[in-house]
Amino acid sequence: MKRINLKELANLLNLSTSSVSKALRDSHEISEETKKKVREFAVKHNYSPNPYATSLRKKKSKTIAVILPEVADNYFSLAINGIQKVAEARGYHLLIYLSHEKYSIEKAVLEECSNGRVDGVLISISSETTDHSHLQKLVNENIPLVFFDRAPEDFNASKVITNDYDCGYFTAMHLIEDGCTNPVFLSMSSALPICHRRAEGFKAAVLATGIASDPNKLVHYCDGTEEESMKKIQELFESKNRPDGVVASVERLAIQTYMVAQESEINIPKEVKVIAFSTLETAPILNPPLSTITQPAYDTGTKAAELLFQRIEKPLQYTQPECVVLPSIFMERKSCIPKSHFS
Amino acid sequence: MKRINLKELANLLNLSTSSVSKALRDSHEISEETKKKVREFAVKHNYSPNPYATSLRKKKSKTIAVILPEVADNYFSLAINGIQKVAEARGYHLLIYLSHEKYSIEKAVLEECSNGRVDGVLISISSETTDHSHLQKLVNENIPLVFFDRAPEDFNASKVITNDYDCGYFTAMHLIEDGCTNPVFLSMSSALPICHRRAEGFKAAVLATGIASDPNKLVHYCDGTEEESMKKIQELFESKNRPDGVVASVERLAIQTYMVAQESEINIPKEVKVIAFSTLETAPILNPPLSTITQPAYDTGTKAAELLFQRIEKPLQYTQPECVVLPSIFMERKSCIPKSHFS
DNA sequence: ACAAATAACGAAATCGATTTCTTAAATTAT
DNA sequence: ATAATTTAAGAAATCGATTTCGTTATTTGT
Repeated sequence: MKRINLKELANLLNLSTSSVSKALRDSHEISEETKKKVREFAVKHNYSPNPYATSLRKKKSKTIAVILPEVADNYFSLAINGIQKVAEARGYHLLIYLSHEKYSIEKAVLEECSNGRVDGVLISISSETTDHSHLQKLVNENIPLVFFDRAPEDFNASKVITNDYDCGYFTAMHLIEDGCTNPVFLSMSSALPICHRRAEGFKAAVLATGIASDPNKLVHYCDGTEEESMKKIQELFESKNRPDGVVASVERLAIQTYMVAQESEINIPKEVKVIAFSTLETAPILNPPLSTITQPAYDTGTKAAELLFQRIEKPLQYTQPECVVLPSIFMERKSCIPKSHFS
Repeated sequence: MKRINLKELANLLNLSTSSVSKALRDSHEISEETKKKVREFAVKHNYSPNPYATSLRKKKSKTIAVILPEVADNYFSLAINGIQKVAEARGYHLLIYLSHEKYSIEKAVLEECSNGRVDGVLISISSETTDHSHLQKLVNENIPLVFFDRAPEDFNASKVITNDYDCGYFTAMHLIEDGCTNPVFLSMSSALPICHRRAEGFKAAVLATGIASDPNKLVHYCDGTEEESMKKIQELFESKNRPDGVVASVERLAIQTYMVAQESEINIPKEVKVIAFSTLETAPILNPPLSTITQPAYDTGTKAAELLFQRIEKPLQYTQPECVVLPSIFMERKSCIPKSHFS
């Protein structure tokens, strides 16, 4: 069975391609009678227009690109769900690209996005990204671009983020109120704005309470491979002044902290209290249940997609970049209960 | 800054579009000197061909569709990673569609795939899918199709699956050896072949040992919403002959089993032992650590993608459907240790 | 009743590339 | 020195739709 195209359809109907095309798009130039005939015939022959021919002519692809650092993180899975929902409702297609946290890949992918393949781009930048020229290039070519979650600090484009600084501040305060005197923050990258903002909030809180022995040792960077990162946490836990509170800036670091604690038989929360920025579904059934700053992943996805589609479909109406801040929520669980509550 | 196209490039170079096109594709019809000039000029002006014009002409989109039931499940995230790696290496683009476990959506998406938008399709079918006409339609239109993980039983196409029956058998045997006398299997759908095969293996093992009081109560179906499913597990745990062993056929059911047990203060593994088909990263740090049948998600993704690309790029060479079975591996953890091992 | 307007359709241009078919000049062969 | 071949390039067709611009009939207006 071969697919039928417009020309063949027109021949079989003894009409011109233009008339058939117009009939299918319900043009007033075609009589109701003819339209009906054409529509029925098209359905019968299972006709559907070639999307690339249409894209070429209309200069619209009805496709957007979603560029993520990775897809294994629960946060991004949930965000994709949100994006997909909005895209599907509007009849858009989703191209997914993974940067694997590499600037070079991110750059190459963005090049691919500026040749008309997509009508817009949703992106969460890689942890390596500090230079923004590749992003600026896209903006210069007038392709709508919206950041979600991970957005550059100093780039003038729409974004949907969460209240990172405040949450960072909150986590430190909470740990300190629970009795921690030596809390640390595990960051995955000094370059990554979200980690940076969370860390800044954290530091501000610790410094405000005046309990910090060495302000330069409040934030630890676990970049590198998974193994390197595990090792770093291990060393931290074996060091002389072992922290009694840990804030994990991303899901992966929370898991690794638990793994190390389990291996080294360090009790959470008795010896170390833990709070993680994470959307882990299994947080309540971990050992012990993990306190989380839960980011609104799904809503961030839908909101970012909505911003993007506004800019794609009404570019003249929405010219100014918009920054939406969706608050994260704290879910207190046993990994950070105060000492007085131990049973 | 406007994007430049072939025609403009040709005008600026005082050449014809055909010559420029040939030059860029390194045709022998063009002199080395001209080629060099064209290439340099193209780079300088940041030229890259419009993909849809190329697709239209070449009748190749360099794009494949990946159709998944959902993306929140860790298994699918890992599979996407594998698929993406292979696709990227070959210069293919990835369109992602979610069926949300609905047959109607799956069908609509497949319609979209048969109009030339994609060169091939990778699919894991929805739990509702029993009819295969929508799949057959695609095959009839000569679009390569490869199943991964969730494949229909009786459909003649390539697929990459795992040894579900054997693993189902194994889980039952293991629970029984650990002292369970009333193990049950939680299936998410009677229609879903992977669940069915896993359940069949499970049943066969239980029946072989002759411990089953009622062979019809070995498999419980947790379809429906998350709430309904939770309720069903809850009822099961509150029932007169509460199971002392549970096999969760998918990740979600494992999480729900843990949630219910935690709420009802039922001790795992003392009162109920649990084994789950799952690729949960957090399995080792759950309370208690969860024994899993871990499917080779990433490898399934890469293998399925490779099969698909073979069929896309060498359709004459690969005509017969191929079925690849990648074994899952059992990771024993505390959720199913025998009674004698309790400390 | 005759000009103006409308209805219904077709021819041809267009989107941006690729590819086949020509053509003119340069080179080789005899 | 003339025919045959090769080289390097351009003209035009093509992919499959959409859209602009014409072109007939037919209807409406006065």
